[in-house]
Amino acid sequence: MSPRRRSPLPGTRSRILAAAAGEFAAHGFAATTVDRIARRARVNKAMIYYHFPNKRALYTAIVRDHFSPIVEKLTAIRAEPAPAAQQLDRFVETFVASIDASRTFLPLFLREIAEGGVHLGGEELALVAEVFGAVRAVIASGTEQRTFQPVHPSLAHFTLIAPVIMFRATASIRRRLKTARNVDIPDADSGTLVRHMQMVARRMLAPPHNEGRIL
Amino acid sequence: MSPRRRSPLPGTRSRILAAAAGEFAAHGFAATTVDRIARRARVNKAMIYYHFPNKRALYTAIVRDHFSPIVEKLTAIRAEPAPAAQQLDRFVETFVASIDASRTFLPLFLREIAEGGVHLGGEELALVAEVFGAVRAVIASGTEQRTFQPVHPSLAHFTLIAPVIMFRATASIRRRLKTARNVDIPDADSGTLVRHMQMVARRMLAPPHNEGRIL
DNA sequence: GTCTATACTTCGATAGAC
DNA sequence: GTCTATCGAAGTATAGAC
Repeated sequence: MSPRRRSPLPGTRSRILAAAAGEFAAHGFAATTVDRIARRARVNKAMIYYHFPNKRALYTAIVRDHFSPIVEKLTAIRAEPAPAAQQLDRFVETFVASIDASRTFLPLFLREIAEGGVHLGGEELALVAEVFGAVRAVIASGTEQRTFQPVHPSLAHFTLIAPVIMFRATASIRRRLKTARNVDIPDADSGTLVRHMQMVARRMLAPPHNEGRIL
Repeated sequence: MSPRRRSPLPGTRSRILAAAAGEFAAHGFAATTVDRIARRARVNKAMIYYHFPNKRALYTAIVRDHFSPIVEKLTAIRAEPAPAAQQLDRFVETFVASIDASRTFLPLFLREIAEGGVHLGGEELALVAEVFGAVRAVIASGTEQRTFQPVHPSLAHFTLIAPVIMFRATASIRRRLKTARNVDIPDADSGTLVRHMQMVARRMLAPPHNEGRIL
């Protein structure tokens, strides 16, 4: 059995996915063109339509690939045998690490929020919901044990994740501000960011008689 | 002097601006079409190019109109004769009120961040910088007087504003989550949101020996 | 699986009458 | 200031050879 001539190039499909993720992250769904994706992947445009039915399907495939593994890591923390406060520390740490591990996750995530999640189907929405549910459960258990004060569950959740998202998302703007207007909004490395958010979480949730003194 | 026939329709230009703001907020710069703006403003497409040189210029005009008044309100707080802690309370209150007062400001703001500020010129960048500078100064003065603990200035800043932005920006996603997946991520009214963020600010900045006990 | 060529559509922008 | 008509570029998607 001789190998077929014109055998598939190694990883054509994955090269398309990688190139498309880069383009969608950089320009958003509407402003990204299939031509640019093809050029960046060094693939013929028709190949993209061979592997994916259309631009939208390619996009949602990328969103799913980006969200699933991170949601899995995040929800797994709930099962760890640790007190609520430590689980939140781990949550913050994992969230920051996930964002910093990928150049495309955060832009895709943020754009999807800006779009009101219009490109998210039922499955993707469920992923988001899982994370919220897990964090909410951790906080609720801490509150029951009186190691946390009662807080608005949604507001507590966004207080934990939003600063990380916005801080990392504005990195390029801050850089332009520094070079173009000589305004310094200092950056922070992962460790500093994680410790800051853990401090905020601890203080936000400390019971009134013992604020910030949680372990 | 008889009035000219074919006198200008009242507020053609402002109707264009309003319609364009709605379209840009809802769809982003790239996905917004001039045809749709014209239809929404009940104006002929050519009129848009009579009043504005091109789509981009129309967009930046809207961004400036949206950002300037809010930046002004925010930076004015610094001049009020109140201790740092109260100035931050006012800052939070004003920021939430500004977001809730306009249906278009937040989407425009968030999209601009997602885009890395590519549509922002020197002037607009300077506006953003002013707000950061004002908040940073308030925090620094509180730290000098030992009513605040030392914190990373950028991280403190984003801890104050990011949760508000993300919480309000995700309202539509949360609504879809509720109806489509029956997952309840409860909303919060302005008062609750303001009080939560003021609480977070107070606790984040309280000195170690007196956490959260600041006035 | 891969490529060329192209059909079909939409969009930004302008010319020119009124 | 307002409208009709249209140009030219760019974009999604497909047909069909190999």
